[in-house]
Amino acid sequence: MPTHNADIAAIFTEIADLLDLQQANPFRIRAYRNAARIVGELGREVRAMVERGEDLTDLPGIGDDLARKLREIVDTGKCRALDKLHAELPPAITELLHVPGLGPKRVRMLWHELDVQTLEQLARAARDGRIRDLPGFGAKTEANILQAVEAHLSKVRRIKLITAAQYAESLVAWLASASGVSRVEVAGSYRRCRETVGDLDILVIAAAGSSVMARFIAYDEAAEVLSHGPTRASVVLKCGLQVDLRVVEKAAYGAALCYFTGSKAHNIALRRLAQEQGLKLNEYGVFRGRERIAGADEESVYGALGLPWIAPELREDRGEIAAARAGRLPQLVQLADLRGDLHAHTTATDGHHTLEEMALAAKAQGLSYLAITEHSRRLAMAHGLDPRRLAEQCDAIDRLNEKLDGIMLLKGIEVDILEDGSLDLPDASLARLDLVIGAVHSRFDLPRARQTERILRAMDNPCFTMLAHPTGRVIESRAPYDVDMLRVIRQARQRGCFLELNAHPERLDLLDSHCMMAKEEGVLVAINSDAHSADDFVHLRLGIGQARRGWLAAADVLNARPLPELRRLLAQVRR
DNA sequence: GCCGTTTTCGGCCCGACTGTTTTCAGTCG
Repeated sequence: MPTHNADIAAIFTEIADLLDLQQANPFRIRAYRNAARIVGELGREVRAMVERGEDLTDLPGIGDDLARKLREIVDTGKCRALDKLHAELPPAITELLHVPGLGPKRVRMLWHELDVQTLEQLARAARDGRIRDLPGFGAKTEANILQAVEAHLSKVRRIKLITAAQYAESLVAWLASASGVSRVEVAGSYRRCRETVGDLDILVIAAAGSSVMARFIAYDEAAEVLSHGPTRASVVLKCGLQVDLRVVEKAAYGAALCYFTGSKAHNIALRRLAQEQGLKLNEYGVFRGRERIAGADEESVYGALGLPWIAPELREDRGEIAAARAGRLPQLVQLADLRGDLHAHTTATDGHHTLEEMALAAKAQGLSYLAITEHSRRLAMAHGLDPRRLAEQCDAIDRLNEKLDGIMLLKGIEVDILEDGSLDLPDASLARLDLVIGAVHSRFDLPRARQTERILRAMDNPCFTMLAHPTGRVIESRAPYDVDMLRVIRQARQRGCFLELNAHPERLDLLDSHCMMAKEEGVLVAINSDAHSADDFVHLRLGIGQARRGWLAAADVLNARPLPELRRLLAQVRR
């Protein structure tokens, strides 16, 4: 059973939880949590790094001890430190820590005083009224625990960014109409453009006496008010999404926005930086002694710490602060940089609009070229094209291009990569096209080595131009297939071909960490809508967010190039 | 357990809200 980064991260998180219950040194606990995050978000497999003999202490937050544990986990699939903790603590007790309202102290108390070790035992103890008499607990806490443990069993997971946007936009409009409100902004992971969000964090500037807080907890969609004070409140919407509101004065807005945008790790790093300079950073500003020296906007906050402003998408404590200090922040790609879109479907297969409708919609979106890339015949469900129908579509595109103005259609295909790595259409058909996008749509379950070989072989085809949705994952519903992305990216560099960042809200594939890897290896990424209807070009915005999270600049993006240069690059791929 | 243009030891982010208290611990973000 090969060990993946997610497995390692889970082991470190469990160690941290168990140490928490033992009331170990909080900084030691943090070191494990930090390492879990670093490994979990790493683009490369730790296993591969171990096999190559790379120095794991080069990773941030990994020292000699954790490097040794990483090697142990990769080599044996186990971690003796964790086994030791398991021998000392009840097996399922960490699940109690995940009940909202319960932290290590309370779980410890419940365990020692009532022998509560599982969620079921916790619920029973609460129903029996045994919890209220514990020191530090009470009837209210007992009721909250019971409610939390019952809700916990049906807890909503993180939701997709595009879904969160729908809830966020109506809530923002509702709050903006409260008296005394001059600004409303969604912060948190939403603002950082994470592909999923766990809750919404909303920041408001309001005058004293504003009705915004009352309006917030009276929101139609709010099912439950978790807490509310004068400056912050939390509610749970009917859909299960938690929303946190923070109200601040204008002079603190930038500091509060920074604080509320996170990530937590980024905030901690910033505050440490402030501390080193004899300053204090909190959500009200940057302070020297009692004097506030910055806080009204984010630029002033970063500036006071000697840094240029850092884009929210970069704020993950993945080197952005060091890059900012060194003046090496990337000039991140923006939506306006995109000149075209290289992946779209029409009614010829599973799309909903015709060639012309798609072309005009792309033009209306400000694009100057659009590649039509239908599915190939293997994808029968989508009415994939065979050589004859592909040739007919090429003719239709040629005819349409003669009358189109301000938008150029390119001839392409999203050809299936078959299980053996061959392509689903003959080379003779592919040779006529401007670009050939290869995609895996079957056998997601192949073992890593075979999946990787399959894709590498497909890329070897002289007609191959670009790998579509490279990991195949569907957010929160289908895990990525197991593939050695570093090898794929290096093969792309050697071949001179490209990777897609599929901007469909369900996909957002490349992952951000793979974007970083592609950039590092010098492989251009195409941010494509995979539009199946004329409305889908708006999804490019999500792809831009993901690309920015992956540190991509316009220069790293294939379809930020004007058409003549794009044509030159596409021609170069052909051998 | 990590880390170092002050340090290889002694630091390690900061504040709001709740509930149980009677001044604060625990939890959360």
